Amino acid sequence: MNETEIYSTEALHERLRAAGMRPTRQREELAELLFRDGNRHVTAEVLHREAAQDGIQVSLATIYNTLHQFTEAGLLREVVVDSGRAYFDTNTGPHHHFFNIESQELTDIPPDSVAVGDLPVPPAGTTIDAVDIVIRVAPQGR
Amino acid sequence: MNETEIYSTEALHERLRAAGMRPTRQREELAELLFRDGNRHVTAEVLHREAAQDGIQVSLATIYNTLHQFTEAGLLREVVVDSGRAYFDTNTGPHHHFFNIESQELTDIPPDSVAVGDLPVPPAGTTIDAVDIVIRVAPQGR
DNA sequence: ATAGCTGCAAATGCTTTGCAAGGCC
DNA sequence: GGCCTTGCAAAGCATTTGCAGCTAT
Repeated sequence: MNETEIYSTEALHERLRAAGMRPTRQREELAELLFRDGNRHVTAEVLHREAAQDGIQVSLATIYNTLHQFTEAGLLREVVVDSGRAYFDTNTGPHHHFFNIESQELTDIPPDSVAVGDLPVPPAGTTIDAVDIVIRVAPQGR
Repeated sequence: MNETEIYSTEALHERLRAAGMRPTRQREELAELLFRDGNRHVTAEVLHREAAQDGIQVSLATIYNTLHQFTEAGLLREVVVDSGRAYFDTNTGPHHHFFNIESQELTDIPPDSVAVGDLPVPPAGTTIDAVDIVIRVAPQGR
């Protein structure tokens, strides 16, 4: 299965059904927007505005519902970099992020360019669920 | 300078002044609360409730102001682990965190128990400001 | 005295929810 | 037709702000 297949309209259709979601107009149009251009990082706000520009009519409430449903379905991953705003990443594979603290822009770190050695032993009674690395960057010269 | 000195009442007094802050009753009482018991991780809510229990009268607005001012003064560090709530850490040295996704509890990872190898090259025109590692843990067996 | 703080309440920003109307199977 | 979805508006949180009154220097 290659990238194109994974994100093709039909494949998305299938993934929505598999997740028990009805392939509605809003969900399909948003999926198209999210996945057609490769890896993306969006906030609800941004996706809403972008949809509007593309002539897609969706309410902000539906954007939020959809982002969360896609996340549960494994189509998206939520990235926590800002206390106050939720970011969603179309790249669901294991990887980490750069976050530009001035432009608030989130980008992927090329896999394997950060090596985490041994992981620490988690607190008693717990197991590791995820390892998130965020490298905060700032424009040069301040 | 040892731990006790760093966090002694007098030393805090000095650090407040050095940061251009007046040593007011609220600030000194909150500093005491924050630093007397070693490393702590608090949210504004929690600190407010705790202050109330200790008979310290402070408004939530002042808690927020104080947390941010202490952060700017280098007495605290903000830790982003949750989009929706800000955590503050009294340990300002370089280290990383465990975050229990069920209890929402934040704890330090012993320094040196996570080794990050080479850091990736940041995006063009930017420099690395901070590297944050959050290991999300869950209670065993789910 | 005066510049800086504090507290309240109102405002803000992001996100969620309740519920009526509409769409998919 | 029945159940799931959507959209709107209202509600909900965490956080910030405006401003009058108080306080440290």
